[in-house]
Amino acid sequence: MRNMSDIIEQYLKELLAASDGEVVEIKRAFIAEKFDCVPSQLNYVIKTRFTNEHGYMVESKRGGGGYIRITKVETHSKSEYLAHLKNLIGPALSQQNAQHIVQSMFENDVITLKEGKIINAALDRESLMIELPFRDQLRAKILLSIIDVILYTEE
Amino acid sequence: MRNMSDIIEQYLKELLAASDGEVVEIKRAFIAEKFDCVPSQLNYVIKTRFTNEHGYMVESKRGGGGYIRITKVETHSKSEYLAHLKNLIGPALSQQNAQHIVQSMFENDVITLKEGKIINAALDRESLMIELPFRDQLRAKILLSIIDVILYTEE
DNA sequence: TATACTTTAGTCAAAGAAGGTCAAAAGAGG
DNA sequence: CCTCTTTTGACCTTCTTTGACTAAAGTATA
Repeated sequence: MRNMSDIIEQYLKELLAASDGEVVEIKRAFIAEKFDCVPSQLNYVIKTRFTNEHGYMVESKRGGGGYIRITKVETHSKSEYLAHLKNLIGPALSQQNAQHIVQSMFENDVITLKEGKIINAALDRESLMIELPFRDQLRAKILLSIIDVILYTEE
Repeated sequence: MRNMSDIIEQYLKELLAASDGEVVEIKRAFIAEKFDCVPSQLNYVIKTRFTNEHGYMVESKRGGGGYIRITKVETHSKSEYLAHLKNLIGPALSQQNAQHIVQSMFENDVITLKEGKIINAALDRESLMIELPFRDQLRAKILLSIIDVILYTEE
């Protein structure tokens, strides 16, 4: 294989395959040591090869006992639909349109009624007490990250 | 488990689970001895993992026969518990405290894992791209309306 | 009872231990 | 050459551990 990043990618994927639950937890410094590279190279590998879009979820903790945890998530069949919704949203989103989208997600069985209500509450102009046009931008941001969560959360 | 603080947290939670009334009373120095750490580490563990936001109450006494008593806050009824959380939130809310509250709601079966992730996404500082201190105020507002929704939504 | 001593627990800040970010330098391919 | 990807390292942020100092409560004593 050509370069260090590819080798590390391969290695991490092997670890994932070996682990039963499709989850692997590493010490950044330890892996860096093992492959004789700088620790931040791990961040590069993760950022370019283990993103949400690639079907992985990454969590980490700093400080004593810190770690990086990579989880493979099988993105369910709704992914095209949700990607489509993300496209619709763009940089700003009115409350009305937001409600339409939430309604659509509910009807398409991507969220439950309660989840829909929670999302609507988070996107309500009462909660988002800032001026237009920032409010609509903020609403878009929030809904986009919520959709990402839905995309990469197994039921 | 990774570090001393996590181990002690785990230990205390086991004690709590074992105790009938969800109350546990410890001798700080004794626990420190048991885990071979300095006594003040117990204070750190308590301050970071057994706060009100986490759903615990802590009392203590110094001097001879001193103790630290940790009580898991009784979630009498769902509505009382949620009212209690709303009290904790106040006019502004850090991301950390927000996560503690979401964690507590999950542990108290008020929300599901997915709902928790959705809420966290909505409250994340990445989504809430405005400056402090407004961001913390906004986060408080959003979580308050979400809690209201949970309060008034039948499962 | 007032005072001194002992036994606990609390506070706080410094040091230590991870991981994160970002941009410059280096390399690879077209 | 030009562009895109990879490598590197300086600097940053977060979380944990440690210990010196402080505060409070009980106990013995004048």
